[in-house]
Amino acid sequence: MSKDASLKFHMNLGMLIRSAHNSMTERFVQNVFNSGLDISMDQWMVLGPIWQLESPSHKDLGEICLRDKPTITRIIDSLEDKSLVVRVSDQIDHRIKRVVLTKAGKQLFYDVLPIMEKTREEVRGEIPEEQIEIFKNVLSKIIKNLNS
Amino acid sequence: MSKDASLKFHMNLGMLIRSAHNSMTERFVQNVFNSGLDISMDQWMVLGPIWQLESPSHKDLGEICLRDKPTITRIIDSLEDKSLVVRVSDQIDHRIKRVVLTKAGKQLFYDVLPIMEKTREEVRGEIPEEQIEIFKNVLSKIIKNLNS
DNA sequence: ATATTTTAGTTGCAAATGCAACCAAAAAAA
DNA sequence: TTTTTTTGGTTGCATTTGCAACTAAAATAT
Repeated sequence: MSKDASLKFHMNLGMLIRSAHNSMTERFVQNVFNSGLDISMDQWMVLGPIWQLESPSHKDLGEICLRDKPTITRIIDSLEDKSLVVRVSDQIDHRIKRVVLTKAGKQLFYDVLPIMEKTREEVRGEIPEEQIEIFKNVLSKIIKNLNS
Repeated sequence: MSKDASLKFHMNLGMLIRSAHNSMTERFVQNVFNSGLDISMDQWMVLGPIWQLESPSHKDLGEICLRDKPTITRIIDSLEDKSLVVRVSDQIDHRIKRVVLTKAGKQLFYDVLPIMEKTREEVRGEIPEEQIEIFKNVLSKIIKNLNS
């Protein structure tokens, strides 16, 4: 057996993916910090969809953000602690909690948006658009491959 | 501001990357478990390079696996607990600890190899080779973009 | 109408991670 | 040669996860 034949692909892929992900969040957090704002990557990941969807349920958020229920609960907890969102029970289905941005939450969202934009540019660097497209495409396919 | 214009890319990218990574490790762990073997993704990530490099230092492993020092220390601890590797002080530079596979470690490596192979196939599915190449390429570029 | 199952969200706890402080050995400077 | 700095690795602690168990409400079955 040759010493690096089959070995390389899978190992590297996992390691590369983790490392890229880490670097991205790290950079985002740093950019946020440098702007004097205060929001974690996780919180931001949820804040966006809340803004987009107006008043999503935890479940909606979990599906969009691809995270499990406890994680969503806790992130919402932390956002609520900071008075960025409020939980509102659904009028008809009392199991469902809808999440709504407060004024401060909206403000923070608008403040962070350009930072996200900046981070996005830094992440992309010189990588051509069509490669990014393929990249995202492959990611989606991988996720699909593994959940069926 | 349109409700999904600039927003989508970055958010989704982070979420997709995390999700893909999670699915991959989950599948690997599951396949390993189904084969009656016992090794975590992290341990495997390190075991491979140890096998490849013969007797790498912690530092080597950290660089290859893109993980920090404490993490490597702990993974090696866990491998040592399972008697899969041993730490050997470098003869000349006594700061350096070299990691060497035991017989059991080698055996496990060979046992897990086909499982990794299988997982790799499942991850890739129908994705064409050249897209995978671009994918890995973009990952490397992103990491590079963010560490300079 | 009552009992059972499913769904939405929460909580608790054990394990993993990240950071900073730390130790020991080697290299560089004084 | 002695002191200072750097390097390789470890440890401790606070924070974050991931899982499984749990509660409450709605949907379904009896």
